[in-house]
Amino acid sequence: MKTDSTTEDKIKEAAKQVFIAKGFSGCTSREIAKAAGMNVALVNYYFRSKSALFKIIFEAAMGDFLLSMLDVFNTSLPLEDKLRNYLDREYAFLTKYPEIPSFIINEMGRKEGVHIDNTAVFQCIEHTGIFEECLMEQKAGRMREIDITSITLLMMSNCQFPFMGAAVIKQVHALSDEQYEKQLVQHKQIVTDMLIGYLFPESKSTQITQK
Amino acid sequence: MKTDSTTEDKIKEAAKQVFIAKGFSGCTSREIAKAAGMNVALVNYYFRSKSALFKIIFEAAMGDFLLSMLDVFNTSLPLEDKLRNYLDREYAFLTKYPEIPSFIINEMGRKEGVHIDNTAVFQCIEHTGIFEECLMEQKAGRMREIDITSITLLMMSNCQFPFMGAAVIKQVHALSDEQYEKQLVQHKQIVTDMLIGYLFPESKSTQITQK
DNA sequence: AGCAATTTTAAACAAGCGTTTAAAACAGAG
DNA sequence: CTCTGTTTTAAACGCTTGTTTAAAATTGCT
Repeated sequence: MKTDSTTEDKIKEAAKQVFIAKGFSGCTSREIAKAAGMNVALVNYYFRSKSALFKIIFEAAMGDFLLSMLDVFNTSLPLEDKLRNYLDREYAFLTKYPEIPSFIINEMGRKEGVHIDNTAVFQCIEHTGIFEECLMEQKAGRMREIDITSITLLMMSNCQFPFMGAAVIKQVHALSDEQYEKQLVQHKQIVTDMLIGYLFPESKSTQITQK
Repeated sequence: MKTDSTTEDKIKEAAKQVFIAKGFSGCTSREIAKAAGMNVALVNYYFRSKSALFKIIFEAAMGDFLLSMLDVFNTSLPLEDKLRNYLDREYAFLTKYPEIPSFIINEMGRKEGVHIDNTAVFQCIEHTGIFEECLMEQKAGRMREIDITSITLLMMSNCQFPFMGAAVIKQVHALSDEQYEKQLVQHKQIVTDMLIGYLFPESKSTQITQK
């Protein structure tokens, strides 16, 4: 740990850790302060309130979460390769920060949650032109003609659920943390094969994807 | 609403609604009491504490959640039909109770959550022999040879995520509640085609699944 | 009716919450 | 060192939390 970071950064780092692990209503201001090694009042000195701090942490997590997505979509690779890269990057990101999808989805789902305007964030995705690219590939007969929303659902489901539902799966199949980690590595390959095979039925590389 | 239900049942029903919508730490005892139309003390008169009540609600939700799964697996249909039935039943269940997977997964994931022993519940799944059946089909060459855990992951990911992540998807694609509901109907079909096609590559009915 | 047990309520409890206050510790400039 | 503004702290604020108490209302029984 770097100890030369500013007080403000130390609070943000502690808040990130605690908020993501426990959610907004699952933790207290004092808990965050203690994790940062300081007084409660200092947290409110730098950030006005628990809600204000949460908003900052949430938006940062959202940003991190979409970053890898964006710079894959902004490359000029063929769509099928973009999809492979996306799956690669997403699994790498989620292996590093496995709690983020749960965090985002929960806090977005809560009716009385801290309200945050995400429209700008999501417009970034649309702005990459990835959706239009799919439509073009579909019209050209190279991609299966299914709804764009369903494509998003397929991608997100098969990337994020294995991390969100880790606790359940580990219990169902009596797996240790290390075993599940290995499982995820091979599951990424399965998901890639399945999705590529389904979305690009004619693709020559459907069956022979290797690690 | 039936008004002739007992006080105990009224509390349980209110608690179910509130706990599932907001989570354990996202709501208060008084909130549950008010939802049931009564005093706080009465909640603790019937159930000893908030935690004890939560435990009951959680285990009931867990039971409901696994019920449809179990009696599909306990039929004597061919595996591929079981899988189709499972997807059908699971989407029907989740359409009715869309918040349950988030609820279960969150509360299981929280480190400091109310501790509950689920081993018995999960042994029920194993006891149906569904896993052995998969292994037999794989040995017979009728099913793709992938890990049982990955099969579970594929099924759960593609069933549960579309409901858990509804808020995110709706925002990304700017969909109304009704639009997303329709989306889910057609997504179920896509998921069925994709999973059957992937898991049973030789199946004659891969491409012609109808509603 | 009257009595005992059960059910419901209002009120209070200590503990913890988010937030604020006012004073202490610290820093840099003169 | 002194004076300034900034950073940090301890303590307190009012409020809500989960839980308990003790009295009131209700029920069932004889």
